[in-house]
Amino acid sequence: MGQPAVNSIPFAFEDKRPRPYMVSPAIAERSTSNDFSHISRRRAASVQHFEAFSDLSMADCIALIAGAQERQFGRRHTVFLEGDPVRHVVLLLSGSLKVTQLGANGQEVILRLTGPGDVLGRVGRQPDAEHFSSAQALQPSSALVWETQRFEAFLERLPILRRNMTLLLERHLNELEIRFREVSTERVASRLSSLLVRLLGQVGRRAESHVEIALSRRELAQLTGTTLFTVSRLLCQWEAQGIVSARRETVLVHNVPGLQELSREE
Amino acid sequence: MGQPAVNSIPFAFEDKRPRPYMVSPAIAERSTSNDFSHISRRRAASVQHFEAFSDLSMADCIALIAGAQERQFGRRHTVFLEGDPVRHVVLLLSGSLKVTQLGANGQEVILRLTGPGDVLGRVGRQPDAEHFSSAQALQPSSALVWETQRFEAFLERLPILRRNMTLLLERHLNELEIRFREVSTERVASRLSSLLVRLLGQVGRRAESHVEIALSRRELAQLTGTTLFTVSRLLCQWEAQGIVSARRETVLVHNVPGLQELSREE
DNA sequence: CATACTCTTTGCTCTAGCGCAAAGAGTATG
DNA sequence: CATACTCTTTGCGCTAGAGCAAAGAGTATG
Repeated sequence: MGQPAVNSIPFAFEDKRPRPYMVSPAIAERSTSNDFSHISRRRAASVQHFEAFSDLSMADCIALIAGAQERQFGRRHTVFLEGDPVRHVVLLLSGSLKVTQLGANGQEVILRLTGPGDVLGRVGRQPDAEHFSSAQALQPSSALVWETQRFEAFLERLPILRRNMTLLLERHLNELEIRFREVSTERVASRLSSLLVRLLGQVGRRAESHVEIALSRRELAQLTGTTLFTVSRLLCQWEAQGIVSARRETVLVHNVPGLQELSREE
Repeated sequence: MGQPAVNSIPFAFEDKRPRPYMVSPAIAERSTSNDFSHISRRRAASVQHFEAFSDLSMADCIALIAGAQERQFGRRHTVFLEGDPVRHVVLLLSGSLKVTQLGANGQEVILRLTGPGDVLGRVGRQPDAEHFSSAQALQPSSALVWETQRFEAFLERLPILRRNMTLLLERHLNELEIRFREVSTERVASRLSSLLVRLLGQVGRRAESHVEIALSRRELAQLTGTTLFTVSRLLCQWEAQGIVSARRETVLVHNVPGLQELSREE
């Protein structure tokens, strides 16, 4: 697999050692040297492929990027917490995050996983809004970060950008609708196998004979609305059938048609 | 309660007798007589309060309405079906609809209920898109209907309209996120009572001493991810406690704090 | 007004899967 | 290298709630 498609998540580099959270100086604040302009143009070209930026002119992309800070998030780094005021809009460049919500009883669910090209952060009107969910890095990740206000100025100026955001939002809604239907009507085995199939293209890292999904039992449970025990039991069963291999914080998928078959059963 | 707030849904009129589905002639096609222009202006004024149209000029509202057809949907009328090509954008003026999705095993879930001011219909780019859900009228309802293409032209021309659509979409996503968390982490009693509390303001019709929620046991089950049996049993229990009254296709809520208490328990 | 619906209640059974506990397995940290 | 984690597996018991069936209650239709 060469250049990743727009919607798929490229294989993130593995780096278990948490890195220092270095924040590059805000690009916008710098003086516009020739050198910088060159870098910015290169970055714009790479970012232009993301759905959020599609149909934007190179000039607009460069302006957008110039208004952003690039940030790195180490594994497990918390990007924002439920209840925090919404101050930033985040465009993930590499890696992946989980977006979670905490229940009354302290249980956590994962609302979605985000990969490169995904955007986080409400763009509502009220400036005192709170985040309704938390976001945490699953892998070392990099992102472009705008202050909400500044990003909203771009939205006003670039209707195409707004349209792209709407389309992203629509996709998130459609995905959650499917998961809501599944958790309401299907049993755990079916939900979990469908989930794994979907995750293959989203967070799967391809190896020789299998695809690796780097999520713990607990996280898989939080994605499917069940417990880590039940996930563990199912994965062990499926491992005995040769469909997957259960590793620490990871599932190796060997037999995709087998998984799809499982999700159809009963 | 006088003029409804932008985000709240006014109590829908009750009319059990299904009306004939009369479709008024497309307003846009008519010649612009003085009389008509007056009607259009009045309608625009009433529609301007909806979130979808907020911050739009009267002139823009009138243009929008001129591009729409007004339609009436009788109770149980199917507005569109999952799998149908997306041809229209629908703005509900009065009444309410349920948006449903069918599972593999034939089970149906309700993704959301829509009230006056809500908008239905994907505004994606591909013109051959299919509906991912069905919509059916719960009560006699009226709506403004645009052809997708025509509405998209308005979206291009009126960035504020696009912003409003995005905000609506964001609210739908947030609401579904909450329901997804609930169905994943809470038990039925808690989910059902929270649901009823939320529905009070959405589809509740106020009477002397109670608020009436006109949904069947099955529909309540499809909203909470359970069975009509379990819903029935819970409502009977709560009826014995004087919190609600269980009627045919209706629940009368007498004691709202009591309901809220139920949703907190355990 | 009788018939045929659909919606609801309620009793009974049964099981998917939750929730502990305790042991095993990897992974960091001093 | 030993200690302390965290993550995972697995056994066991238990119950919330699904899934019938059958009767009751409202509502339409001829």
